[in-house]
Amino acid sequence: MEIGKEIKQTKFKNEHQKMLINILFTSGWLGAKHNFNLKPFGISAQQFNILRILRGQHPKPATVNILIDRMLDKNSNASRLVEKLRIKKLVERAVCPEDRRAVNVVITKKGLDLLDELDKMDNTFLKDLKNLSEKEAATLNLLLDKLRG
Amino acid sequence: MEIGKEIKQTKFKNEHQKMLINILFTSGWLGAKHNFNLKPFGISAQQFNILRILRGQHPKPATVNILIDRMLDKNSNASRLVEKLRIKKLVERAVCPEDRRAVNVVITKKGLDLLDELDKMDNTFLKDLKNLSEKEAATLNLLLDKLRG
DNA sequence: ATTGCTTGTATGTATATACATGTATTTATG
DNA sequence: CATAAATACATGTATATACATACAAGCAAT
Repeated sequence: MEIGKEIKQTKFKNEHQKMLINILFTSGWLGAKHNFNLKPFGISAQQFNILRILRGQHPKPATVNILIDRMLDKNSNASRLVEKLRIKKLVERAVCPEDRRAVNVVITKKGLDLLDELDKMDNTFLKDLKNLSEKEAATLNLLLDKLRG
Repeated sequence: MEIGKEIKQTKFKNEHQKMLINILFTSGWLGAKHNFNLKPFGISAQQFNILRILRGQHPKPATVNILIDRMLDKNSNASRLVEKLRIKKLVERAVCPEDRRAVNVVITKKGLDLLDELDKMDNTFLKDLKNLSEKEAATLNLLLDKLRG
């Protein structure tokens, strides 16, 4: 649905202003879907993000710094998120022996199993996005990349 | 910059998965810029959103319900946001005489003046998005609209 | 008018986020 | 080597958000 109808705003200054609102709105829309899907599994989108980064590294550990660097939302508090995940036994933490300021974080078996389950959900989630063809999705990706410069 | 490099994730299952991450990431990027611009004016993005809706209605009042309906982030707590704005004297509230459950919210002169100032800022903000041409922005808008179905 | 249902808004609470500051460790510099 | 600066992370605090619940006003049927 056209963004103007969606938020009942009839006129925009130009396509760029409309685009700004469109991206923010669409992201909120997607984010809500995302959180809804994750809810039954007891983790937030940011926690999910961290688990995926850790799986990408597995079995190598990642420091908190690496996590911040790769997270979608840089402003999230990686320390606290890791602690939440640790309480749920989805990750383990250990002071890095080479640099005792740093903390090595590793995903656990339980964490990997959770991601496996979520991968199945992910497929049904992505199916929701099939209003766009593979080609259109690729175009959208190019435009977003270009937008960010 | 390509989203993969941005978050150091080398492989994606397909363009749709990449797109999902790309939209969420780009939105976070834009949202941060947006908040940063609003910061000096002492209002949040959601509060700004409400003020703009009210300006669109001006001088007609909007009920809280209308605000929720038109807001970008439906989950925000419109009641509380309105109260924050009222404390700053940017809006006024009055129980609706026709339906005493409802609350009429109107933007004040001070609120309108603030928006005027922000409009100038907005131009410089939009300039940041000029990596895309008007035509590309229009394509992006079409794709996002189509994505949401 | 009474009852029960819906609607519009407010509030309580738990969690999340943003930002500043604190603390330990390492690295750099004289 | 001593000290200052930088780094990695943790924590305090204020604010924001999500969701459930509460509550008053209106509505509909009897």
